[in-house]
Amino acid sequence: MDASGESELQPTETQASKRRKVAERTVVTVKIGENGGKLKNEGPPSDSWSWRKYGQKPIKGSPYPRGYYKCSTSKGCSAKKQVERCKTDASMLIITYTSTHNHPGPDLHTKQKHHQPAVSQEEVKNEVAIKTSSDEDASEEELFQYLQSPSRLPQNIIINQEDPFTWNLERRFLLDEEPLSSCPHINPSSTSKSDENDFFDELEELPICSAFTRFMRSKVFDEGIPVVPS
DNA sequence: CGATTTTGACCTGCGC
DNA sequence: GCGCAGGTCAAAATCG
Repeated sequence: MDASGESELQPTETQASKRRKVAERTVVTVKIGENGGKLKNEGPPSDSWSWRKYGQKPIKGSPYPRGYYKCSTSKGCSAKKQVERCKTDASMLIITYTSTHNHPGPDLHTKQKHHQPAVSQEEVKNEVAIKTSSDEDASEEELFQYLQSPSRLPQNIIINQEDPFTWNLERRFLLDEEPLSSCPHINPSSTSKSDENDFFDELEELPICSAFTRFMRSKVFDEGIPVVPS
């Protein structure tokens, strides 16, 4: 109840009335290595926030269900995220962040002492793609907040910002020893991967924004993310 | 005992 | 207008 106290304040937007469009969305694709099994199958790569699962639904066209999580770090936080697995790649986790946290993160600026919780070390072979989209305009500030969620940016990171007016960003951090061929969306020529991955398809066509890139880069590096050069 | 997860039902938006 | 699919809520169950 209290969790959705907003509904009382905004009767017009009760329950599922949250339009299926609009609202900023940050899509983070996480590739779990073959060790994916180590993580709970649908267990989202734990970020610094606390999430409480409030629902799960099977998705049409995908053999895997989608989990719905709300931020439990703060009671009034409306941040949500959806976790699902790529229909073509069970090892790919697609996390969609909705809304932003309206409270400081648990480890905000505090450089994480252990930038690598045991979990991260386990799933070393990760690849993350972040695609943000917002009806307004995702400023760096917003993105900064987004970054707080997928805090433990693993090895490979792909950040894309999807803008309603101009598709602009694509950012790639390939710091892992994995060959590009391991990235279906980067190298769709991997035969069967060229299925109906419209999602990945989008990623391919996204132009690169160097400014954003730099921001991200400095951000990531500054955070002390273990960017093992090799 | 409290917090979180699970699961089914309900509601809304969208396409036909 | 109807049906489908997605998203959220709430009660019960489970776990720490």
